[in-house]
Amino acid sequence: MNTAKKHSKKRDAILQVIRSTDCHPSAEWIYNQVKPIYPDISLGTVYRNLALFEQSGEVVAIATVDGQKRYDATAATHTHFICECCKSVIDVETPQPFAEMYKALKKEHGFKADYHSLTFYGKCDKCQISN
Amino acid sequence: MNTAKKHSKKRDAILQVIRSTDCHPSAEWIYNQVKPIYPDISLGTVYRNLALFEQSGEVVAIATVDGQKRYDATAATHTHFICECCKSVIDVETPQPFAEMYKALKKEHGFKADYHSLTFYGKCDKCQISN
DNA sequence: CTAAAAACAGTAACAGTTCTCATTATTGTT
DNA sequence: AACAATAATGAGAACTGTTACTGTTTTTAG
Repeated sequence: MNTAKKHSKKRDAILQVIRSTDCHPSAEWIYNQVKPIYPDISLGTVYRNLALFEQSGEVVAIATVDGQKRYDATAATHTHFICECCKSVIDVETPQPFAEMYKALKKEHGFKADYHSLTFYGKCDKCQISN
Repeated sequence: MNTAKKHSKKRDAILQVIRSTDCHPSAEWIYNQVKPIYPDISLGTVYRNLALFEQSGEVVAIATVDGQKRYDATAATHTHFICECCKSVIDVETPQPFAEMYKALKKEHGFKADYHSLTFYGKCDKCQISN
């Protein structure tokens, strides 16, 4: 009777692509990866499913680089390094006590923070050499 | 002989608007503020000067909210709270030792980070009440 | 096998931003 | 004060990432 989510091969492929890379891809990048498998896939399908994944929390939008949203399928919030030269988005570890900051935000401002995003910007190792 | 930057009243007004607010405005918001002062200003001028300010470092793009870039004229890197409900971007203080993270990025990955961005997402005090 | 509707391809529409070009404002020089 | 030279601008076209629409295909339950 009510809207039941149906299974879809293309949706699976899209999620598979996002999960099997650590490059934090854009919609277009994902589209180009799925295309060889399903040559008739539409870019709209990628966007539509990305929206669904975002809603369900399976995928999260971590940054906008050069006007393009970049996605990540990793569950835990973590830190990123964005190279302003080659535009790559790279995972990095941060052993930091953010829990205290969440408490402070609530206590001092009354803000209820659900998650956070920490991103460093600069030049990655490769771009420092080549430029 | 070479390209000398000329003075411009409208550029001044744009920077003034960004400096005199703490709402981390979008290009359109800035445009609407400058319009009463210079009714013939063009949105293109705002974008053009924002690009110049970004280059010179006088203004920094701190986030993209609902597809719109948001700007900030504050020199020092600081932390923001973005309310996902009313889309407001609010400054918050974070007494955190990020200097160590910069060192670790260089040591462990070879990344030369120039600056960082820490943003918390959630519901601000007002939106918690009204929703 | 059939029928209801979710998912889709293809494409048009949309929004934020950038680009183009003719005009205006600024600046150094007479 | 008038004069180039050229930086800055307004208006609007063009571009780009994303979303919406429509008719068709695929999935799924009975």
